[in-house]
Parts: sequence; C-alpha cells; structure tokens
Amino acid sequence: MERYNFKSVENKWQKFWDEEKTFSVKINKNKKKFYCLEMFPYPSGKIHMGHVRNYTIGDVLARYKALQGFNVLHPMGWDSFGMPAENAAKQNKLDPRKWTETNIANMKSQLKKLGLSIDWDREISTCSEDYYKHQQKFFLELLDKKLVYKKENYVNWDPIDETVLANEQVIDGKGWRSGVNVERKKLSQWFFNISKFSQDLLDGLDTLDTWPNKVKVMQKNWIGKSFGCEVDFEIEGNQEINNIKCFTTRPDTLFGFSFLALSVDHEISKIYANDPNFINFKNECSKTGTTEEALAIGEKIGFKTNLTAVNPLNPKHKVPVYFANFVLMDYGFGAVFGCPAHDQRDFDFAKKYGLEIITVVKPQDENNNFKVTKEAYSGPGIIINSDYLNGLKAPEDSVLETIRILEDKKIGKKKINFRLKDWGISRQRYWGCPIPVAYDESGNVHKVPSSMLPVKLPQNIDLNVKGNPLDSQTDWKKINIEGKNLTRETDTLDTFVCSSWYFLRFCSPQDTNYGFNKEDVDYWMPVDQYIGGVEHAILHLLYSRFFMQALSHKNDNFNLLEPFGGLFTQGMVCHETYKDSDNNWISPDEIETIDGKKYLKKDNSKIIRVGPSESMSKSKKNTIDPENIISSYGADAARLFILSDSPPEKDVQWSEEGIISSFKFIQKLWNLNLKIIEEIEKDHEKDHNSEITKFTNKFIERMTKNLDSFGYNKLIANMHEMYSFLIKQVEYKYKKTTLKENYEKILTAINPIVPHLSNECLEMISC
RNA sequence: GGGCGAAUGGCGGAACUGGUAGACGCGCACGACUCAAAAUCGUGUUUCGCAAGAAGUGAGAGUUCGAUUCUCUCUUCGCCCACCA
Repeated sequence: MERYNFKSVENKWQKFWDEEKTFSVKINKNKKKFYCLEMFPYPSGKIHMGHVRNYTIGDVLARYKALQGFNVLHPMGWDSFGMPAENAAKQNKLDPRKWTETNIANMKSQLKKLGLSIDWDREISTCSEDYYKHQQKFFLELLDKKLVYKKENYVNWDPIDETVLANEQVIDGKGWRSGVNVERKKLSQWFFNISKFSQDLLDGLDTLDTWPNKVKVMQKNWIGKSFGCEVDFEIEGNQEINNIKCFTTRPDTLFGFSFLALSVDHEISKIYANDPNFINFKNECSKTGTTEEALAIGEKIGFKTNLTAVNPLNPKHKVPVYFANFVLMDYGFGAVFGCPAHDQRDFDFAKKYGLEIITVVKPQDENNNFKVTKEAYSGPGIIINSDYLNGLKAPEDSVLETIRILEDKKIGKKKINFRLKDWGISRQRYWGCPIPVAYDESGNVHKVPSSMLPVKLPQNIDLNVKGNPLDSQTDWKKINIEGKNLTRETDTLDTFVCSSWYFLRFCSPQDTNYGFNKEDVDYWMPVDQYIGGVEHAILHLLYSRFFMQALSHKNDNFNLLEPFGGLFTQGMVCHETYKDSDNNWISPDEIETIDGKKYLKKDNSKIIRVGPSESMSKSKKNTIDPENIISSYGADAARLFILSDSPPEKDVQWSEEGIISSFKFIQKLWNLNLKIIEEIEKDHEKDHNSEITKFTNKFIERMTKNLDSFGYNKLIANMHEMYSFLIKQVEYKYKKTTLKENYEKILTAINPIVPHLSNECLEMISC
C-alpha cells in the first residue's frame, strides 16, 4: 500500500487555488448568490482551535453552496484594532502596527494551510487607513443624523491604566488587565443613540427565522421592553421641590404605596450635597461589593430624607422619601415607588425600616382579609383595599384601568420603557480609530471635513505614558479647519464599531469613495449565513444590527435593516486538563500515556492527574496548537476530526485518539481510492450497476440532508458507512463507466469536508 | 432572583413529522499476521442471564395500539442576564 502524502497533496491544491484564484468572485446577476461569513479574527499571533472549528464549519458550507451552483462570497479579514496590540507594544517597545501586521501575515498563512475557500482578494484589516477612513465618514454621517452625541456619564474607570473600560472588560468588579477595583467616574463621552431603535431592534428579531432562539431571547431580554406608566408624585417638605416622577409597571398597586426611593445620583441629592450624614451614606453605598451578583443580593440600605410624597390616588396618604442603594439612575427616572406587599425587594426594605405593608392584591382563591406577612405576593389576583380599584383583575385589567384614571387626572401617562442604554464608544486609547472631530476654545464640536479624512494616527509615538498616549501628542492635536485653530479629539472608537459594518466592506473592499458601493451591497447583502461563537450573541450582533438601522435612517440609497439573514453559533473546543502532584497545570505536550495511565514525559515516575475537559485556555495549559496538528496529520484530518465528534452547536472534545483516528481514516480513503482506480482500469464485463447506484443515491441524499441542517458530525458517520460499503464492493466486478461515475459522485459529495484528498482523487480518475 | 436549554452504553453521540433504541466513532476484549511489538485486518461490545428470555433513554405520572420523541410534576446539570421599579 502506498502511503498518502498529505503534505505534497495539500500543498499542491493550496497552491493551485491561490494561483488560479479559484475562490475570487464577481457579481454575476445570472447566478444566485450566497454570502457565507465567519466572524473575523483578532490577529493575536496564532490561530487557535476555536478558529479551526469556526472556519472549517464555514468552509464546508461555502464549498457545498459552490457545488450547488451558487455564486459564493466567502471573505476573510482582521479585526485589528484593540488593546492587546497596544499592550504588547508598550511592553516590548514595538509599534502596534508592526506587531499587528506580523501577526496577520502569520495567521493568514496558517489559515491557508487549513485549505479554506477564501477570496483573499477581498481581505480587509480594520486598522488600515483604507478601512477606518470610511468609518470616520460614517461617524460624521451619524453625527449629522443626530445619532451620535456627547454627554457626561458614569463609566468604568481603571485607575491604574487610566482608561475607560468596556463592561465586558470588567471582571468581578476589577480591571481585566490591572486587576484593581474599577471606579465609577463621570466623564464626557461619545455615545451612539442605539436606544432610539429599541423597538425596531426588537421587531426585527421576529424576521430572523433561522437565528437560534437562544440568541433572539438574549437580545430581547437585553433590550428589555416593559409596559407601564410614569407617575407624578407631589412632594412636601421643601420649597424648591414640587414633584418627583417615577416609572412603574404596576400602577394598580398604588394604594399599597409606602415609601418613595431615589437613586443617590438623583437631581434631588444636590440638596443634601453638604449633609455629612448623606455623604456618609453615599460612601456606604459604594462599599457594598461591585460585582453584579453582590449588588443584586447585597443588603438594601436607605437614607431617610425630611421629604414626604403624596399618594396621587389617595392624597390623604403621605409617605417618607428615601435615598436607596438599589435604585439605578439610568433606568426609568432614577426613582421608584415602593409597594412592599407586592415586590420582594420593597418588602425587604420596608421590613428593615419599619414601613407600612399594605396588601392590595389577593390571590384568586383567598378572601378579602388576605394579608401579606412573610414575603411579598407578586402573582396575579384581585385588587383589594384600593377604593374604586377594588375587584379588578390584576394585573391585566387593573393596570390599564389605573393608567386611564391617572391620565384622566393628568398625573401620569402610559409609557414604554427600555432597558437598553446608549452605546458608549469613547476609548482613551491609542490603537483605535480616531474620532474625526475637533474642539474650539469654548469646547464646541467641529467636524473634520471629509476632504481631510482620514484622521490618521500619529506614527512612532511613545506609548509608555499614563492614560491615553494621544493626549500627549501636542503637535498632532493641533488642527486648522477653515482658518480656525482647533484641538483634535483624542478619544478613539470602541473596536466594536469596526466590526459593526465590516461585512459591508467585503462587498466593495476597494471602493475609495465610500465604505461600500450600492450595486455591490444590493447584490451580496444580507449575509446568508453568519457563523461564530455564541459569546457575541448580544454585543457584536446587536451593534451590527443597530449600525444597519443607523445607516438606513433617513437614507433613500441604503435600506438594509438586518445584516445577517442566517446565524449559526458553534460550540467551544475543549480538552482534558492535567495536573501534577503539586497541583500545577500540565500541558498535553508534556505527557505520555503508558498502559492507560498518564505520566510526565521527562520523568516517568510522576503520575499525572486527569481533570475534567474544559474549554481550551492558556491558563489551564490545555491548548493544542493547530499548526502542529496540521503539520503532523494534515488539514483534511484536522477538518475531519473537528467536525466528527459532536454536533457543531455543542462543545467538542479534542483528543489525541480522535485526531489519530481521523488521520487513519484519510489513509483508508486513499487506499480505497487506489483499489478503485485499479478496478476501473480492469473494466469488467459483468455489471452490478443497480447496487452501487442505489447506494450512491442514498449516500448523496443523506449527505445533502446533513449539510442542509448543520448535522456535520453525521456527515462523518456517513463517510465511514460509505467506506465500509465501497471497500467490500471493489471485490465485485463493475464496468468501467459504472464504477467511475458512481465514485466521482461520491468524491464530489465529500469534497466540502476533505477538499484536498477529494480533488486529488478526482483528478486521478479523470485521466 | 429571572430567562433559556439539556439529561440516551465505559465515553462523544445517532434515531426524519410518535413506529425495530444505541447508527458512526472512541475505548475495551478476543482472534489473524509477527520471534515479538507497533501498524493493519477480522469478530464482539446497553444491562442481567449459560440460554430461552427479561429490563432499559434522569425520576414519577398522563395521552396513545405504540413514547427517547407529546403533556404535567419533580431532580440534577449547563449557559445567559441580573438591585430594571
């Protein structure tokens, strides 16, 4: 048996695809298009197994669609702005651009070795001027549409790194890099007005039929629509304050009102700004843990003011006003009406401060003497103890009826509230897209005219300064716009902005006038299948959807609200973890197996403990380098294994045995190929046409079904069945044409999965 | 605290709209080849039982001629969100 030389075969075809530009595509209006996109990588230096899985899944789909006759767009690019480059550059005194470009070159060659059907002519990199120039134009466009604004707001501030951190960069209340507690700081920041589209973003979800339900639910919860009303409470006790507005979803429980709680950041707090007791209380609030869970289950504390609030439905009833640590300033009006009997949090607060607990809803089967004592009752029921509201069915009828009454009395009105907050896009960082505005002496914002774009980052600057390196670039900061001497904005854009429109750029990667070209986008968009990790379910996917809303807003030339027609979220790649007797993590490379037990390679007397399989991470040392895998076993074997063990949406366990078995299977397919070629040449007289033809048809039917439904693990099972069938069939005698035709069909069907092997075999039988 | 989802051999997983549970792979066992090992090939592998046979898809109920699949209750695990008024 001849050994299959995967290295030369894989090289040969990769070179062929490169030279022939096999995967370069152009608009062809006679053909149906298919836009297959995987989330582009951050160029960290090397590809990891997660990339291998993501891009293999995408490649199988792209190749399959191409075989079906679609005009397939399958591009790749680099999400190349961001903190790792800046940090690496800082530590090693390098240029972030150089660091990034070296990484891109390396990762690109690694991706090519996987045999991906990428149109490399469309490669883009978000840190290139060609790319961010257009992003700056979009920024100014949105500024004109009033979808971008600047305002003072609380942000996560890392006191060591002196920068704002995104929410996702704050882990357990600490900066992910510095490890110190993040502070809340009020800063003037740029925002995208994403909340303007709350309802549209919610409605759009219903049109995304093939998105995983899980992701749609997550986005829905994130947008967080709630129906209720705003209520004006009359305030007594201070000349300057007449009323306070609250948002509530349960106005029908107003007769159960027993306190009003304000956020410590509420306007009214100004009155107490010099009160030492209040300052004390404020400090106390900031002490109670910073993690979200700690906040949620933490103790509720309050500060009693000398104010009283009047119950609008029962003006004789007056209740105290508190500041409380559980009231958020940026939801509703930063003020809550407290109804202890029917809200657990209000109940806890009332118990602690000895406030009234008035029961106003009873469960259906209780009598009118029902009383809340041990815990709040938040279920449905009938309104009681509420004068003219008594007897209404809660919450359905009672809420609507109460709103009607409040509106009549002009002390409240129906309101829909969203949880979604505007997107803070300012970052005090060097390695990002500069925000194309400047300020005059009075701080007024001036747009950088489009003739002066892009606003380029200064080169070769000192990054080892406190805070944003751009702040100390005094020369760069000076700009003259239409004769006026101005100072540039030094904040750069959040890198999520870059990834919010890159899929448009792939349609027209070379267009110099604008971020994309209408004809290209009209043909290619939307992305038919988007594939990536579920960790982006909210942020990136929501931001991209918003960006399309924003570009389409007041625009006759562009109307595309949903960028991703189909979405598939793949699972993670996991591996067993290993520890030695001293509890140190041990890498799989340092281990050998003897009689089913694991020992340290360099010292066989040391037994290794095998831990649970967990997602690959550097800290647990359970990573496998794809480059080593490809050079030892080949790309086809790697592709085969990453698809074989688990359905793509679930986590997959990487194992040595698994990759070896895939490698052997490739060899078996090769041996099968040689046998079949031998048989074809014999061109037997007798023929068993029907049996092999029947099998081939069934095989193709199964493969098609599994390709269409992302049952990619089952494709591999089908291939094993095919092997077992054919290896027995070569014993039978077939006519040349029968065997050849059927075998060709089978090779074509497995081409998306093992493209190198399949192409090589197809070439061999055709000559 | 809220939401979403999952549970099938030693392991990863199959089973199309309710119709032979365990496809395919890993692992394991035995056999062939070999002086031997590796590789390769073959056979077997849910559990109990020598067998005939019986039980069996987290637990319990229900619908049905028939349930891994549908309904309800519970248990465990995973993921996401979290003081949202």
